[in-house]
Amino acid sequence: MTDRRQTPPDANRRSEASRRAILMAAFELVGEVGYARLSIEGIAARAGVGKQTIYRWWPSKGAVLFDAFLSLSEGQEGDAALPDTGDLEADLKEVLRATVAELTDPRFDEPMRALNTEIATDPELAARYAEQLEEPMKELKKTRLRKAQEAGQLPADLDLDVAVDLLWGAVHRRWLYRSGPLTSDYADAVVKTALTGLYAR
Amino acid sequence: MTDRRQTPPDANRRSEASRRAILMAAFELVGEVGYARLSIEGIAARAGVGKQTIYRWWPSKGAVLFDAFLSLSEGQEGDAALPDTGDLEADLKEVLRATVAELTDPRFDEPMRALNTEIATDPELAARYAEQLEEPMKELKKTRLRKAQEAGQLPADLDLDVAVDLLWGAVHRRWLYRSGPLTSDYADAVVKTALTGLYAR
Amino acid sequence: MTDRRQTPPDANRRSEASRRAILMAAFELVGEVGYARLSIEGIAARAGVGKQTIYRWWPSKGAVLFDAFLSLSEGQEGDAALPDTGDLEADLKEVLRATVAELTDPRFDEPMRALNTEIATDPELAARYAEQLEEPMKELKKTRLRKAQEAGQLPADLDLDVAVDLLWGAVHRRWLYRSGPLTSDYADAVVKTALTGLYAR
Amino acid sequence: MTDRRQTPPDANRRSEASRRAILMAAFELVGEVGYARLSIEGIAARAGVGKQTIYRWWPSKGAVLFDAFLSLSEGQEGDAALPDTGDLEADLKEVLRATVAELTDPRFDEPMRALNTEIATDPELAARYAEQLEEPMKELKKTRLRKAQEAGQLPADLDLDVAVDLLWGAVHRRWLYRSGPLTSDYADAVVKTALTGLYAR
DNA sequence: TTATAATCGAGACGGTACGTCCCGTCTTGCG
DNA sequence: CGCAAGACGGGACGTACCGTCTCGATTATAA
Repeated sequence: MTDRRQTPPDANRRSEASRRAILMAAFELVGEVGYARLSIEGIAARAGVGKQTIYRWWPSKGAVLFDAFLSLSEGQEGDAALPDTGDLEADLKEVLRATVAELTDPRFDEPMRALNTEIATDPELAARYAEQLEEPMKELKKTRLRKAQEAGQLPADLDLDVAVDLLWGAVHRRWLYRSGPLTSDYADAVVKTALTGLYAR
Repeated sequence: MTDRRQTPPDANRRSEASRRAILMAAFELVGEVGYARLSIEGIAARAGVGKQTIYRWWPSKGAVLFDAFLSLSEGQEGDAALPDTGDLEADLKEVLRATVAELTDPRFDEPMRALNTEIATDPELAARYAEQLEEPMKELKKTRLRKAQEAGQLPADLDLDVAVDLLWGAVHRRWLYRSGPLTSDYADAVVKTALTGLYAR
Repeated sequence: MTDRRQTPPDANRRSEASRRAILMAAFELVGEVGYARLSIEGIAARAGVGKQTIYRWWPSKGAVLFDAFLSLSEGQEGDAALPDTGDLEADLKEVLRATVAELTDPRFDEPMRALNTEIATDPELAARYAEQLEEPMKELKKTRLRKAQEAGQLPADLDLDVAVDLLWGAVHRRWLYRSGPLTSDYADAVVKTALTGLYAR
Repeated sequence: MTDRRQTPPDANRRSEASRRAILMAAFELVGEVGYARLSIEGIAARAGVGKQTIYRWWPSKGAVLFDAFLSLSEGQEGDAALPDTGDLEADLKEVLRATVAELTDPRFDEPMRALNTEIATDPELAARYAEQLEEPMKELKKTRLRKAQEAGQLPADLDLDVAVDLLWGAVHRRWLYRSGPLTSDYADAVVKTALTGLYAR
């Protein structure tokens, strides 16, 4: 049941050293010259690798960059969970502040934008992204919210996907379009407003 | 207002026919081949125009595409305002449904994604985008919310920017990352959840 | 006879089946795609053989092709001799006509051209060619001429190398450069003219 | 009646400087690294030219090399004629010695072999070669022989093409296959033998 | 009869060059 | 002077092969 297309490369013979050199080179370069100027040619040269070795294992420079991100987030997840002190608002503020900090980190800003660009464009890559990075994270978020639901802090019929979109969508939008200052205060305001709602009471 | 570098092109002599042909060609092509494969060379050929005529008036293919969008939304704004029936929830739902409809329209999806990724990458273009398209739209949204504030439906100290981010951020995120079905129902859920807040009451 | 570099391949263990498959594949391919597009990679694939098996036993694709030719002409020589009816002119015409026929045969034309250009370029190969194919043939030709010398038909001080060059050089040149029709009549004319000389008498 | 294929390059706009730089680079490089290692890439780099500029005007590296040869022999022909002192044998010896000298000149040997290789392989190039270089030369040779015919030195029914093949074919063959020393003496022997014929008299 | 060492197929690897596309600049000739 | 046309030097694309280098899996001596 191992349906492979055409003559598949033999993954057993794959050079782990080359793989790592390529991912590292890709990540470095995208930070240095930006995604638009990132080239397979450049990655290969920096990694000390033949171009064919990249083309053999990745379908596009976006896919390389994606794996570079994946390999960064590898190992550090495991049994990770969002903080749960019982105080939902405080916990969410902490998490969103962390998100803001990451998006603001100059070391990650450029590559992350590049990855976002690629994902917005390439549905196949988007699917991999969703499955391997986004969904696990989202599950953590929903788990925390579900706890709050069980504690009666959130209504039982709340659509958790909508809730997550509300919270992270706002932050992400401000980051991506630079439509305003992206600060801890902003994160706090988003959490507070989302929790209590726009309506006056 | 005269700080132009070198000898500026004389806008009076500019060929309106060429300008329009270029913008149309750009918009069509981005829909056909995607932003990545869109080229100045291709636009010039399709528009029956010399490459120099494009380089004379636009700094990048992103800028051309941007103007193509601008020229689409031209004339149709004017005194536009968001609906105001007094029922804030109903009005917001109508507007967000319209947003969803536009983002879902296959004729606009590809070009819009292209524009978005370009804006995420190019800060200068992002500034023009903010000024010429985003801000006017945002002002309309805030105006409607301010009306509700004055009517006492929303608290006086509500940060309207956060409110807008909450509502449109969620929708935009779902569109850009295809992270779930983008439907009228979703728009409704976003509006309702944002207005009443996540908290159980 | 032991000056081989490194650990010499053990010819006893050599796979005769692979050797033959390689030579056959090389000969076929050069006829199909021409010498310029002939590749070791292609020969290996056609022969169902690893590339290393070729590199182990041959130094270049020219050498492979050369051996392919050698293996063709094997066995058919032995005690061969040129015809000797006593009539020098008739005998030479017969031989040159045969040469013309061979050069004209479409099955041999492409490969033969390939071999010739390779020999013109690679002196080492040229030496092997001279020794293993050209010299034996030339010796047969000179033997026939020497008989004629002994019979008094040719002057004793005639340089037989020059004579052979005159006769076969003309034919070969017309073939290689396609500088005119290569026919039996041409062969006859060459023989007759060379024998009697250009001078009117 | 100017049937051109597809969109022909506009020869009026062609850069003469680039053309010359390319031909010079090609000629130099073929002498330095040999034809096999000659590359379009290398020619472009040496000439300080984009690869496309070569591909725009020439179909193959062989064609470039060919034009490089053409441009060498340009201007120097004009009203050229072979020497005619009345002494056919002396005149032919002089000409064949010159041929030998040229073929022996190390500055020309490699490039000339390369050109020969290419011509033997590519019929289209061979046609151009025949028309632009070989035929004019051959015509000069035949003209000289025709003079001798008119003077009664050569029989009226002598096939001049065969005569030329006999003389130059022998020399050319010895050069191309390095089948023996290529000297003035050899040239003399060829002329003498061809004129008087092999037959003893 | 077994180890043991070389050959074999396969194909990944670091490279070079291919021929193509497009970049952004420059030049030419028309209106 | 703007324009269409398009040649130019250059950079990168994705592909084809180069010659070298492991991998097991056969073989065919030599212990």
